[in-house]
Amino acid sequence: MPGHPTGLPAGTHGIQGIRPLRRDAERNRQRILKAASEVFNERGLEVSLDEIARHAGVGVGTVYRRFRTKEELVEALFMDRLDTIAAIADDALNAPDPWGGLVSFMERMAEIMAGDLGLRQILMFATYGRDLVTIARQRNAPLVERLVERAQAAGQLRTDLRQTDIIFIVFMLTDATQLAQGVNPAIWRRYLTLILDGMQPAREGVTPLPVPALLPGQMEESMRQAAPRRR
Amino acid sequence: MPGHPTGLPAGTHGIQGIRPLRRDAERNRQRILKAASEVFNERGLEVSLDEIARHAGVGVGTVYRRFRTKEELVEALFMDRLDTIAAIADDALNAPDPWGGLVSFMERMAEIMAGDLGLRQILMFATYGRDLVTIARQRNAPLVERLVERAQAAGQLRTDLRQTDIIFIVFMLTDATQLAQGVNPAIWRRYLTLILDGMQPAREGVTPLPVPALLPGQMEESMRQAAPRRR
Amino acid sequence: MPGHPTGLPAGTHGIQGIRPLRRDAERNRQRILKAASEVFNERGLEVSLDEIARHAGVGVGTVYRRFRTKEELVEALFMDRLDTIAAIADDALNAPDPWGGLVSFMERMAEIMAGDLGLRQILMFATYGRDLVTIARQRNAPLVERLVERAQAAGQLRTDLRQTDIIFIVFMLTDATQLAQGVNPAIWRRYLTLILDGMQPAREGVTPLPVPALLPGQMEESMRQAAPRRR
Amino acid sequence: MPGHPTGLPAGTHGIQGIRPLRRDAERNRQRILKAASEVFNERGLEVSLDEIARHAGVGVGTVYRRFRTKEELVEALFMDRLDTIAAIADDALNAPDPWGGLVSFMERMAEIMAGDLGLRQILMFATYGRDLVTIARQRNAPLVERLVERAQAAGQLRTDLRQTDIIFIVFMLTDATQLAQGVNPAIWRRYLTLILDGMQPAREGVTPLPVPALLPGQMEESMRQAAPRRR
DNA sequence: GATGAATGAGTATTCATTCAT
DNA sequence: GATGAATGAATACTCATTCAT
Repeated sequence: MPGHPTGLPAGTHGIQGIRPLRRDAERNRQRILKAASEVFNERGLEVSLDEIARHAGVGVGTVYRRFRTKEELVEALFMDRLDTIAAIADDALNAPDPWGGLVSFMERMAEIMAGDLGLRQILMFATYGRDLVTIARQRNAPLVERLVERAQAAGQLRTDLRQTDIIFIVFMLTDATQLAQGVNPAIWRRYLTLILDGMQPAREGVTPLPVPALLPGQMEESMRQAAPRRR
Repeated sequence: MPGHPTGLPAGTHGIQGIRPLRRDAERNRQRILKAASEVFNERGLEVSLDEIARHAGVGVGTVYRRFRTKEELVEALFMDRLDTIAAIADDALNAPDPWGGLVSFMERMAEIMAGDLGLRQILMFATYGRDLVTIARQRNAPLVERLVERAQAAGQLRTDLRQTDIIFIVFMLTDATQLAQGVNPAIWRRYLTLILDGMQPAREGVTPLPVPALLPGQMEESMRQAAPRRR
Repeated sequence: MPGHPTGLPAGTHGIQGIRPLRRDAERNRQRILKAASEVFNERGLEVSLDEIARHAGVGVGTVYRRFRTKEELVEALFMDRLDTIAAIADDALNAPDPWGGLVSFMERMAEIMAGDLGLRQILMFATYGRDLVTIARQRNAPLVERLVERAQAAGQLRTDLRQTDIIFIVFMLTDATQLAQGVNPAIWRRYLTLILDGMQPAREGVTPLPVPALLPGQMEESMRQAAPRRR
Repeated sequence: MPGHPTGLPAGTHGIQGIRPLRRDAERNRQRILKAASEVFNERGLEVSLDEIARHAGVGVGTVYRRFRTKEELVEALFMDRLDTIAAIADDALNAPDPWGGLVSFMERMAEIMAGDLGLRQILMFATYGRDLVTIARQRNAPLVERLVERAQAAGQLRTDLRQTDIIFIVFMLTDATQLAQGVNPAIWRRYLTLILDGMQPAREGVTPLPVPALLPGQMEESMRQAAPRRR
């Protein structure tokens, strides 16, 4: 089934069990995920599960029946996105033009992250789901690496850029959006344009990049350090 | 008056009262600010005031005598930075080369923000100090505006960049750092390089910027919307 | 009907209804009782009914269909023991030697209580099943009374001991075990030996018992007072 | 100051800090300890701190200011008793008659434990304060050991009794009380009488004790095993 | 009848803020 | 003025019990 990388029906992969939930349970599970997504995206991961439950129109107990801890809920949400992200990378690798593929990857990534405070908090602060972010990284890093290499081989991308740079750039772009949410949610496109310009292969007058890129292993290490304690 | 851009004695501007504090009170105020700066920077704005008080070697009561709420303390800290920022902008305006001035502004801004988790939390999430960011903007916007205009007048900067873009770019750069803290704290320099490249005045093959820049007023408006509630 | 002292089919006496359950229902009832017994004995009465249900391989709903509340389940378990206890008393009464009968009653009682945390919690803390302990008393008191009188009539037991004392002594013995569980589960035998020695009929130098024994009615009254509230 | 073994003013030893509390704080500390003592004794250690706070007439926050966790509160209460217990053992060792000393130790121990459900729960279940119970044991065991040896040397106590037996016997006695609380709180005196009789040095017709006593080390080991999980 | 989903009051604990000393 | 004690609402999580499937 192209387009759904895990090949499993939604809501049944990852941490949750194997067999499908009862219809009513699945309905509530979806309501909770939807509510959590909305509330987290709008107000960040600090909102209480009581509030999420209220937003979903269920009792807290129900939330805890589906997700053993707050972390598990956050991770479930994140898993959903992971599939999307993997699909985006796949599509980009299948694009006929390497540069076009890379650009489309960055654009679509920025698009899904731009509106999503919760997702960015997970990725940047790793308050929850640290392990999952690591998994995500390991899953996607090779895909992005190939995107980069393909474009470099085609002479369309400066050779001193690395896979970790692409990730950072997407993060940077979507954080700008954070500030501009509700006024101009696509403001990141301005800066993507600037950056794409700077990503062109070396030509007259281009400054070499001053500090080395992060190695993939360093990225994980730094996440591990950065995560703040939770209550 | 070189060195003190606001023209007021330290610790007496902004929200705090008008007349100078007694000597010992002022000493405590400084100790608290120093402690708050250290602790916030390292562990973020979530740390409790009890902890800040302990770190400062005073009682919580004293903290509350100097700062009516946690928010006020956070804002006071931010005001301190504002002076620094204003000084940076002043220096940049006095640079002989307009482009050099602009670049130095961006670099020095990124430098002070890169290591400062607390400051970035204020600026990006506006959990506290929403009003102050507005004040900051109003105070610094004209300076940055002049930096931009000067560079454009000298033919050194694309004409479709605006003052708000400069601010966004600095934010973007330092958030990348967030992730890489402790591994490569100057990683932002890579991306500044790329971006500066893209900021060159229009030439063959440059893509026009796709969406309009934020107007200064829109920036304030968006902050007002974005701020999450606090406890 | 030898071996079943109440003269009723299993699982149908006491609080539960009068008519026998359907075969499968009865099977589930037994599975639940078995699971509850195991889990309570090992970990005390605090374990949740969810856990008991899981251990029994049924849903919680089924537990609640068979037992209206957690208390009722606990009580049913206790009733099961009551049959055993009644049988022990019967056997003791049929022993040829009155003293031997009494001693064997105390030993066998201590044996079944020693390993059973749940049962002791019921009897000592009466968190659950207060009424049942009353029932138990009423049922067994006359049997124990006869055991005592028989031994006293034979001149084998001091005359100032009463039926309630025998009960207390058994309780005392098995609580010592609580502490020594897993190291020396039969430690109570040491103290039973001491006590049996003191239970000999009056002879030179024996101290009279200082406070009156509890009357049977007082025992019930005191349980009623002692029981703590539950969730 | 004879009679206060630690030589520190009440409420200042152990886990709490060194310097005396402010007067109001100390007053509240005492109120909380008193309330906790009353409520725990009456209803066991399961009562919530909210309830204790209500009973003490303070907010929960105040309880948590004085005692960092529920466990710490329970332990503080227990520490108070420890002093008393040590004093009892001291007194008993100073008694002119070895047997009289031993008996008085057992009586006074039973007296303070008899009315105190909370204390017994700590000692028997070690739900909280397990480490403290170990400390208590280590502190008191040698004293009790000397009591036993003194009485045996004087030919007043059977030689197969050990220090751990004395402890067990006190526990046994006071658990009987649990059941009879409110009706006849001194019922344990009946059974102490019986047992003291059995503790006399060997004479005609005395049965040897059937299983070995616990070694001191085994007592600790078994406590460590027995402790139930807390929420 | 059986299942397990849903509920919400209850638990230990934290923290911004107020107030007595 | 400074101190730190007191407050209570809020948070993540549990569990006896009810109810839809």
